[in-house]
Amino acid sequence: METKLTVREQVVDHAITLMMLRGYNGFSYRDLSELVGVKTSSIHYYFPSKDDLVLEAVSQYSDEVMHALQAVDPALPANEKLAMYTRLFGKTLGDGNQICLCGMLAADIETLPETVRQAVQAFFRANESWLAKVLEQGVKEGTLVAKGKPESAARTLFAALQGSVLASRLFHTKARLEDVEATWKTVS
Amino acid sequence: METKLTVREQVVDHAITLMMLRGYNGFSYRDLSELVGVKTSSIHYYFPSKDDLVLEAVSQYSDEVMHALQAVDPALPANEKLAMYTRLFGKTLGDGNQICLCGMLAADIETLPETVRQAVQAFFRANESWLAKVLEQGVKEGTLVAKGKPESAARTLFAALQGSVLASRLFHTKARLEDVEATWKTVS
DNA sequence: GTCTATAAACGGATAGAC
DNA sequence: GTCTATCCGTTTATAGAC
Repeated sequence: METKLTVREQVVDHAITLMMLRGYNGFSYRDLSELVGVKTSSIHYYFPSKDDLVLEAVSQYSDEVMHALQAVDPALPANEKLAMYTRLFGKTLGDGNQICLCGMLAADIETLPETVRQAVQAFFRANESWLAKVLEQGVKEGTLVAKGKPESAARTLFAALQGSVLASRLFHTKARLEDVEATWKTVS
Repeated sequence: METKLTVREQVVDHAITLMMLRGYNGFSYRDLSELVGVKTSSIHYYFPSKDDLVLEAVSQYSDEVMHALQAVDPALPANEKLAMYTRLFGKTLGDGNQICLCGMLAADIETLPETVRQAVQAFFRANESWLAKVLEQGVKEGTLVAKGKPESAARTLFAALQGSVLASRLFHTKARLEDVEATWKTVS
């Protein structure tokens, strides 16, 4: 049942993983050219400018993450939802030292066009909103702790997760991600 | 009493601010050349390779931050120490949309030599250690809340601050940094 | 759609004169 | 120390043949 990927799809996939590793200014059309096996001019056929490519990459990455979040069973207790989310966040670390694409692009944001900023902002808001609901549920259940408004706590939690993948990769350990998860769980 | 900066000092200063804005792969010797007013070959005289320059930049930046932390009055209550630390973290945001140099380099780490990784790790550890002591003091005083071991909580707090400056710059607001501070304070 | 060829600017880096 | 001059690979991007 495996479908052959088009050149266009391969380009976007590799662009995503390269950016998650080295950032926007750390990869080139030549890198993609070698990975996909076509000339750089062929990539320009699909994505005239690098900005076009990055925008498509963010769009596809966001869709993938949103789909994964929708697939989480709503009936689960909130602490288990958070555990799944944390695992999702850390999965790409083990795959190849990659961090969240939108966390990376947030670091590169001052070298990117406004359109990308808005796309990355949308990703942040969607994740924070999902986390806010989980926190709200967790407080009611007594499985999670969250001070103040759920939205505010969710922004802090999301920031902590983004910062933790950065540190986890820096130190070659996933322990820092687990520290974050433990901070929001009721049992110590 | 103002001292004239040497070319070498100007180079390092501008390298720091440029990297805090655009990252390691987002600035060039040419940028520095135009800012300082000397040719790129003159910069190579002081720093033969870009790696040499970034290493010196991290070293100087770390010294500055460590000095600022040592200047914090030990007699202050822990929540006020945290407030000062958060302000320090956010100061460069207002100055010119800059984030912590070592947070930025953590994002770029896969494109940098091992020496830089170790320097950035040292910066992380020093800050986390300082925050751990503040949290420990805060818990004793009742001014801060921290679950589990202070070291573990400090890592989460530091990650949350790093993630928050990223988000604050992305959204052009400092509110997200304040969310973090509020999460660790006892009063809601 | 993919290729060859090429443009034009940029990248880090070095040699040698002053 | 700083400059001019230069090297040489890289990068984004386009024109035009197939």
